[in-house]
Amino acid sequence: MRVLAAMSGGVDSAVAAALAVDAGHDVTGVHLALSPDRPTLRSGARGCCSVEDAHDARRVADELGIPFYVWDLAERFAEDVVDDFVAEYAAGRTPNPCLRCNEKIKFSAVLDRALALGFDAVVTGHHARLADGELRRSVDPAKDQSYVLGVLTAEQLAAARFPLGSMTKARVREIAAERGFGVAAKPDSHDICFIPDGDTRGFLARRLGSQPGPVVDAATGATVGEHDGTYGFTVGQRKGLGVAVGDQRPRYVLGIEPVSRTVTVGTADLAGIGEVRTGRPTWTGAAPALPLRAEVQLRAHGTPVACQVTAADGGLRIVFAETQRGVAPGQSAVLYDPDPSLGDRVVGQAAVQTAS
RNA sequence: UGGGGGAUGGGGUAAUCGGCAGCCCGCCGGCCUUUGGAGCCGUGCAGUCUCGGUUCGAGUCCGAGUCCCCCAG
Repeated sequence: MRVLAAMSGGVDSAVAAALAVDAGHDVTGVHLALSPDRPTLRSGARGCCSVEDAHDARRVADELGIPFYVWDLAERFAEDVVDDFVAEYAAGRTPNPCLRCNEKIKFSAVLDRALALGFDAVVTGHHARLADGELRRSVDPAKDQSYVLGVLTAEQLAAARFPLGSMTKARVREIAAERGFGVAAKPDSHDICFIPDGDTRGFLARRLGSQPGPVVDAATGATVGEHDGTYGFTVGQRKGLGVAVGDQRPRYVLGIEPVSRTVTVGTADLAGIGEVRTGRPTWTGAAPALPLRAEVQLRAHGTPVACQVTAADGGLRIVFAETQRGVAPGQSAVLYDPDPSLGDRVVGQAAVQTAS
């Protein structure tokens, strides 16, 4: 089988590519250049798109003796991921760019191009299991990345391969070390790759400018502070509100209204929600019959919660068994069918629209 | 310059009858993390307006001063 190995320059994708070679496939490595300012050499190992990451990927490909290419997808990435990220924040939502990147870049632009070039599948270093077309959690619960793959459809999954899902991260590093890969001890990537300094608010401020507005306390309706732009906030946020209500209780962001530029905050007892309404869902396989009992995960490393899923207005209504906090519109609710033996199966995903 | 109220870390506030100055924000440090200035941890940083008095002991009581606020001009 001819497979294309997406190689970020990190340990995971290096080992995934190696395992594909071991499995006897005809493997070609490709590194995605996603950063618009790629000449900027970043020190440190954060991110996935610096020049040194590309070099790391190439070095591994050379050691594996496989062809290696760099695909410049910076323009697609800027439009489909970065611009979308900014637009979502401008609209008062909190996007998940990693999910978006998987949906639009890795398993669309890259996958389409790979198939057009005659490849049979794309291999990545994601920690998730994929067997018989079913997407499941990794055996390593701490490193499971099935959440960020929840947007994928059956069609996309049919051409994807995740060789790492059946092993722990520790084992991945062992394999890398055994093979003498220089990236064996490279730190895990984290944060948003196109905001290397981690200053999301500053990044958005440069794109959206100053848009001052009031911070309102939900209980009293009183304006308790001002802000420079609703894009600097996310529902559930506690830190950085710049408000001092004076009753010695912490405040959390309850809502963001971009038109009036109002950020509403309230006490912990008001921050809990029992259900969400979502946009149109995507399914990893055949659409399940509704209503559905399932587990839902609201963030990349969140604890799954039992829930009841019903259809509502073209989207879903997901009612939680336990109150949740910090669920922002724009975030993905990923549904799982619990399965302790084979790993929880990812059923599908939908973007949160409203919470109550 | 009539009367009343108040001064507590960088900001906002609490402290019973006088008895270890606490909380929220902020900052710093750490943890977690392919989304979020999400979350978690810290014996971390930092304060009783000034002077004097009472007392074993004062943020608290007494006197004076300084500054601020409110009502009445």
